[in-house]
Amino acid sequence: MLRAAAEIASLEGLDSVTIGRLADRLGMSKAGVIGQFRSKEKLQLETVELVLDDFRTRVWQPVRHLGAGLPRLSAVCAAWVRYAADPGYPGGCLLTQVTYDYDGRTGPVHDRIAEGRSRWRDTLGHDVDTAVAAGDLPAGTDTPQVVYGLESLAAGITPARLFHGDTRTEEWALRGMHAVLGLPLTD
Amino acid sequence: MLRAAAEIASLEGLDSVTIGRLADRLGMSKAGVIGQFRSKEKLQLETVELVLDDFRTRVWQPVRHLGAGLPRLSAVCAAWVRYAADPGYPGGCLLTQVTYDYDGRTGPVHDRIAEGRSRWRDTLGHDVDTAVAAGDLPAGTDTPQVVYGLESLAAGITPARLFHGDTRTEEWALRGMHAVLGLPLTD
DNA sequence: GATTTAAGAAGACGATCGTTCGTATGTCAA
DNA sequence: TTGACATACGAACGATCGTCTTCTTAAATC
Repeated sequence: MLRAAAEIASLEGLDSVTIGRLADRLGMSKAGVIGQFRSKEKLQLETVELVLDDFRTRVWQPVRHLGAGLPRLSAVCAAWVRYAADPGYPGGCLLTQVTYDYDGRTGPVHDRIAEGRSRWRDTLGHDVDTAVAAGDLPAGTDTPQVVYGLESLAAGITPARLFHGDTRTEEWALRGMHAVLGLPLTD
Repeated sequence: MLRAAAEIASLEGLDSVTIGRLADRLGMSKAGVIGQFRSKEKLQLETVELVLDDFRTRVWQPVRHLGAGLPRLSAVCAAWVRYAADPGYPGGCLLTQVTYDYDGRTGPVHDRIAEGRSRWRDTLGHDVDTAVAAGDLPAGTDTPQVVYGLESLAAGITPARLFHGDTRTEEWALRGMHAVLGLPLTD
């Protein structure tokens, strides 16, 4: 059910996830749909929750066991761009979608996305700091700037793929991330 | 009139630019609004046209007289991030907004944005190639990858500012661009 | 087996959507 | 002065929006 909502949202935005459309798609009545969520806003919030869980499962979970610092940071970046390039939603990465869709709005959906982003920034920043302390990243590294670079380069994948059919976005994003991190291009 | 449409769109997305809301905001009737555009899709297309013009005027126009290559490219990046950080719309850069809003859709609006993006990519790529030929950028520079990096780092400004209140986004984006270009951090 | 509980269907509500019609008010050209 | 033309109005249309109430049905609990 939330899966269907996420598919519609990835293609046309979270606003287009309508009670009626969702009911039609699932062969249910509108009352049956809204009965599960109580309101459209709750449906939107649960959809955001789904995609945040999905992101954690596919990007963070596989690498969290690695040691903090550059090893885990590199693995995170690889998993991240792979996820963004093949998110499992028909309309591209839904997390990117809702991020840019709700950045200018107010309300619970905006706030939930902001919170998820902040936590992700902290996670990344922690590994950056650890890598700097370990000498794996340059001493003068500006952590917020690097984190900004990583998230921007990951978010660029979806429009590049959908507007221009780019197939090398994973490589482009990853090389950009290496540059932003101040790492030599070893590969 | 289109200005009002752009303001609503920057805050809540191009879909939320409703004939009725636009009419209310302008103190007009719905028929008066739609009479100028014939359909909502034309209204959306003209809004996209407005923001593309705006982008050209504020980002490209001031630097186009400069010599091709790195000098102009650097100036473009500076104007670009300044525009993204202060676009003149209440809900952040409208070009970024519609880009991520319509990347997963089909239809004339999607196609118009894709065309605008492609032309901008060509413009950037041309200056990158010229800079490489002049020896101002590394010989092995991968032009599409660099262009991808520039556009991603520019697009990251809006969510960073609106979600987290970041005030150093211009600096972050610009430094990231330098890194992606393979330039030393001279400033 | 009787009773409670939850899920979903059916239908209606007021609101708003995009669009079309007919009409009134201009503004220019002939 | 008259006609053509554009602009914007009020009103209405069918459709869809989110939400609510009522009813049926099935599962779970005692």
